[in-house]
Amino acid sequence: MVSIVDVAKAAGVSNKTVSRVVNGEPNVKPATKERVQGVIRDLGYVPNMAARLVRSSRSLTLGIVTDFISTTPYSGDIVRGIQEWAEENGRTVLLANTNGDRDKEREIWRTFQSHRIGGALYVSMYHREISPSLGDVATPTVLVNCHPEPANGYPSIEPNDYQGSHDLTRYVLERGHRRIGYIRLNPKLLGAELRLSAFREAVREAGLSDSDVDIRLGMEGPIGSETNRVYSQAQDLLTGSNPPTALMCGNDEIAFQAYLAALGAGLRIPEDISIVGFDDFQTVSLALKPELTTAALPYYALGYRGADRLMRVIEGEKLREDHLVLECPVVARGSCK
Amino acid sequence: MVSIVDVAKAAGVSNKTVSRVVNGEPNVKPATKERVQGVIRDLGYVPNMAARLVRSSRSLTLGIVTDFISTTPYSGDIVRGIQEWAEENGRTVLLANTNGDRDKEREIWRTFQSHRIGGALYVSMYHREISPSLGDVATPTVLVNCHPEPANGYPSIEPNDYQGSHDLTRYVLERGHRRIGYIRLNPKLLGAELRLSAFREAVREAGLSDSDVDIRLGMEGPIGSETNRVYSQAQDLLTGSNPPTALMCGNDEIAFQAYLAALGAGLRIPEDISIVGFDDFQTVSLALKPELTTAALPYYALGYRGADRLMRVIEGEKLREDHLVLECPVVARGSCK
DNA sequence: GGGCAAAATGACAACGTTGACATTTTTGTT
DNA sequence: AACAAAAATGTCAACGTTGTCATTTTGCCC
Repeated sequence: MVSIVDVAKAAGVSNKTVSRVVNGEPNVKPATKERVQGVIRDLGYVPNMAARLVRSSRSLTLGIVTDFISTTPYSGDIVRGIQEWAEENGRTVLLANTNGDRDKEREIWRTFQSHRIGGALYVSMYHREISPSLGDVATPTVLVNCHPEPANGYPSIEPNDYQGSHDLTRYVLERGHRRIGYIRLNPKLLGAELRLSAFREAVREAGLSDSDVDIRLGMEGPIGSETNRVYSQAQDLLTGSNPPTALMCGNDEIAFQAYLAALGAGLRIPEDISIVGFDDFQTVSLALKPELTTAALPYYALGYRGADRLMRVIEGEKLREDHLVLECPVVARGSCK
Repeated sequence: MVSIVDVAKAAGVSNKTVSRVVNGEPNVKPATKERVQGVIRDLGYVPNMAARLVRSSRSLTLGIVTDFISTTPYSGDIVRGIQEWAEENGRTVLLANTNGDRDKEREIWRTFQSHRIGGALYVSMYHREISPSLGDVATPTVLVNCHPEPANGYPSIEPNDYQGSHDLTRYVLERGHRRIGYIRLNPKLLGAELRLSAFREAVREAGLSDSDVDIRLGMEGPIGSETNRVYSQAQDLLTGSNPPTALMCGNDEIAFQAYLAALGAGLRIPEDISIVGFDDFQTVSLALKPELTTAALPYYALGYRGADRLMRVIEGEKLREDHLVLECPVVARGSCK
């Protein structure tokens, strides 16, 4: 492969002069610069990032550690946000997946360390509190879609599930609904609990009594292999003697099954029953007819801004706040009357 | 950071001896080996892959180029297959996304070249014929979920849409259906055309006449911003004077909307109408009630076996065949009577 | 005990860059 | 024309590994 030495010889200058041209350093005579650039083009020289790293210890590579990809494959959006930031900022991305395995994770951190990456984003596929297994690896790290256990000081960026659910509940209440069903996500999910808490708080603030709300558990068991009772709970809710006029779902996939239950029971959405979701998983929310009213998890922004935060950490900047929380805006579509 | 020189000094041996221990080379006295390993542990030494690459020109890094992630985010599964192979084979993965932009793609290949990666997988998010923009980059490359234009000699691995659709159609026919609707994917998709061709061939083989099949166009326009007519076409098909008894859909997302149309029309699945999809996008196929009968695209296997093929190409092995095609098995669930 | 071969270990330079500093050339001012 | 400063370019060693070959040590056989 063509090296800087080859270019220097062909251009009649020193290696250092070629390096200056490649790196855009100042004080290179324009004629020399053009001659060197011509040779680079002719010989097809591409700098060796490994050699550069060995000499300067400056890495332009970031690592992404993902835990596992759940059945709602949002990792695409978080990872895409990171990638787009990386591309805009001249960074390359190493990707590794732990599949939730601690030993694998430790191995991944070691591999990243052996690549001397500049920093890493630890991306959780669902909102939770974690403790990454960096061991004594000192890679600058930002947690995405999760936050650290109290003993750990990693900066993080996560969604505001509580605010989103609270706003969405108020949206439903403001439309006049007074009998509301709620099908909850697996309680093991932090986001699930936040969303439910916000729902409870909002209906309490609106003066609804316990008999006005009907909360059902839709998913339970170990994450990744949950028991799904959504469909049957939705059927039960909708065909009761005093059914709700609005059904709030822990996420869009739950809403999806609620739709099937409603339609199967001959109900019209939103005439007979309003249904709302959470997360704005567009594969579902836009495919449903009518389109789903929901609160949007800012996945892309979590990735993009998480990467930006990592850059600041790598550069030694003191972050204004360690834990950033991004809002989940209500997206009003046709499913809520 | 701790280097091999530090370890050598602390262990009282030469750099080369430490290198022998780290790399598991033979002819190292057991006592020496243990002493060196102890020092490595104590000092927390992690080899520098960059230095290793500079000296030996042997890379353990693979690149993944993805074009863009469509609204059915299967990239997770293809990429996961690649990642799992990489992890099992001690490889690290660089990931870059072109978003379908030729200039971005050229830049990605250059970046990969600057990292001196061993090889790359070019992953298309939908089945198609392509010509990657490697320029004169000579990186060993395998195409995944696509095949090369005739002028290009890249090995590839892709799904057998025709076989899957043919088998699925026969499955439907074998269940006695004789009036069959078909809602097709965007004709711009190679997979869409293959699936439709197979459907036509299978119904012709079964002796059905043109009046027995009703083919509708569900999606059209530029990929990524298609016009979606699935729901209305499904409604039209299902509420006609002589509706089909089975509805075949170009993919699972089309099946999803077909379900909504059927349920909205008061039809029971599969009693009143059988519905089948294609690709086994489990976010949809398992969430539908009853669960969807479909043909499964082998995304994970495309990734995993694509990576394995790349390894053989990198190692200079002559592949038995340049273009591998993986079957799409029928997955019989409850939606087809 | 000596000699020879195998095992174990070390020396050295090389890979491709770049930081630090030196040297040469050019330009401007007196 | 001379001198000083700025611009341009070059020299050299260093980063952290490993391939190649040399040297030393050990073990076995006669």
